[in-house]
Amino acid sequence: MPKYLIIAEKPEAARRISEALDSKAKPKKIGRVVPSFVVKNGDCEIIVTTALGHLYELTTTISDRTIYPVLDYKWVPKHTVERNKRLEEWLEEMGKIGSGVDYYVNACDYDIEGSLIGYNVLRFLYGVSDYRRVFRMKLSTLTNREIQEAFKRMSPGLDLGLVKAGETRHIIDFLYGINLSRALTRSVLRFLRTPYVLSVGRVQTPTLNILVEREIAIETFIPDPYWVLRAEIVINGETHEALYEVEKVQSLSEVKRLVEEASSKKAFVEKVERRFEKISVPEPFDLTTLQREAYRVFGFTPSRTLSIAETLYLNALISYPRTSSQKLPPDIGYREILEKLSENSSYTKAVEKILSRGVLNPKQGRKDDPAHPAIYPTGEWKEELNSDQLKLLDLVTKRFLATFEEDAEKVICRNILRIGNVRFIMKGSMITKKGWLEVYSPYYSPEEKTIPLLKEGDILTVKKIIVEEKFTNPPRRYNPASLLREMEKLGIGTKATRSEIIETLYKRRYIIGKSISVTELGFSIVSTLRRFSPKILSAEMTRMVESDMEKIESGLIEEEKVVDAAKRELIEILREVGNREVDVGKHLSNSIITILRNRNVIGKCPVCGKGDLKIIVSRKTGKRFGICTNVFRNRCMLTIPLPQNPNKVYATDKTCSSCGWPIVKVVTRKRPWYLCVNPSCPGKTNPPKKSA
DNA sequence: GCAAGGTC
Repeated sequence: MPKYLIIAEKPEAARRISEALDSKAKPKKIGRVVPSFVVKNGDCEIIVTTALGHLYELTTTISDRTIYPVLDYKWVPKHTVERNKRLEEWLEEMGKIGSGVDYYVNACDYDIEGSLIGYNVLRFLYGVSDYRRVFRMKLSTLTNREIQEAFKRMSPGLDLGLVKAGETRHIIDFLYGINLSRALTRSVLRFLRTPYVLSVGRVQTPTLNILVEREIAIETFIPDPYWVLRAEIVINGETHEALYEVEKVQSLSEVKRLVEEASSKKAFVEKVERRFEKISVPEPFDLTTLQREAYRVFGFTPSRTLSIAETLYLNALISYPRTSSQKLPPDIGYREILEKLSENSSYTKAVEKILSRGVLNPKQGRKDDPAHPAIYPTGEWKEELNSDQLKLLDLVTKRFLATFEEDAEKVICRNILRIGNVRFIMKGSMITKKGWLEVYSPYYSPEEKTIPLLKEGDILTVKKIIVEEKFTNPPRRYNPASLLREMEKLGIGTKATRSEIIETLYKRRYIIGKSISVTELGFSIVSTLRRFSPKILSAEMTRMVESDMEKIESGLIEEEKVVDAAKRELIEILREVGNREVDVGKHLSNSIITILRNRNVIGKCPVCGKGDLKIIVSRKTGKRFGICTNVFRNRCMLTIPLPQNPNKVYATDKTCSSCGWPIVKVVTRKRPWYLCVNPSCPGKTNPPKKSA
């Protein structure tokens, strides 16, 4: 009886695979830390075990983080790098579970990383060198039927092309990231009392550069004036507005001419137009779309959305969230999910309506993912969900229901008026068919505007013509959600890592604020790299790595060649930076000193308006309080009490909605809360308790 | 206390 070991990428996959392959759908669970299963399937015995994402990672023997170049690297168990007891036990038990089998099956996600995760387990944990004992199973939706088919049709050997491509990607990112980070970090050492960690990477640095370019576009923006013309029209005793047919008038002389030509007191209704427009059913959620929508609807940051979605997934309430697919294949079992959802009274009516139409044909989006379908609810329900989880689950559920619905429709009405020689337009719109908007409520409701019903040939009274001067606006700053979208557009980062990378930029203090601004340090990092390694600033590096990976995958170029070329280039860059170390260090450390100085600034002083309100700790008493920097110059008097240790107080970019004073974040042993620093704030319904 | 990529 041949014995197989199937290796999944994650516990959920191992569970699904073992249930699908067991003839009685009751696999026997083994393993204390690693969810693993013994499966009976015909005349073979199968053990299903699982990795936990990457179990191995690259490291270097040069552990001092101020020494470079680092050109040596090797794969080591992940737990040896970050001292993770759980991963250590995981690897140990996984090794035992897989000993003594005849065949190994890599059933990790069918993509580059999945191929590499399985490969590393095979070579490092099980010491497999004979690829005749190895198979690759190709899975995407993890439904019973698909898993059974994939097991029958698994291919012999491994997808070594994908593996090598993946390994090269890891090496290139590692070498560039570690070396450039160390070079910059080292340069500032001699100028600072305590070390400050700087980082550079193939994804984070181009992302920072996007923000710098936007910042420059905003700073150099010159507003242009333009004029808007409106006519106030009296209809049945009520005043209504019509806009000049050209939205923006570019010159003042043109405005004067128009006003003269429109000097008549009568408006003729020249035409009444009615046009119907479809509002299409939205695509199913992939992770990025979900993150964007949750930001729009709830104000959740992308990383918060991912972490909530993760919890929902681990509670089996939604499908796998780290997907870039917008497709809902029939395999997931539409009807069963819908029927389960209908048990929840909030969705009963919507489901009944969908089922009553007979055919279940959800909208499919454009984007795809080799390893997962779009995000959908499983139909399960749990009592103990917090409000964030409830919100996100409701959003995912309603989006899923919406994809089975019909397009909505609106009518756009335009009353075209002529005043003298000039045409003005009164525009309104109304939803005429709710379609999917009904189940997706309250998450999307297009604006509606009613206008009076007129007939062609009607004559109306003009009350007056209003001219308003306006100015063009600079480009908007990015927020975490729009930045995420831009990264996706440029193809940098992956669905699972983009939000983390944005967090890294905040953590390093390269950027600040919800409406993102680049700090002086962020600018300095970019200008330094522009001098020494412009390639890492652009998305071009990602494209090059990708094209090299494709060549490696199809055997057009060898892994070693790509790595050697990268090393040579890197050595050159590092030599240049090394030669200019003092120069570079001075530039960067100046920005760091500014950041450290501003770190305790909680906002502008609300009393004198000139100084900064700062958190300081008294040398004498050890007490924490807030003080305006102008107090030291005898130009202000403001000092304010703040919570004391063991609580911590951090600056935020928020201000109080009732008094406009700065708001600080207070981190207690229990949970963080936000405090307006104004001791006599009128909005304070619950004054904070005095801490001991 | 360094990257980006998996996953809890």
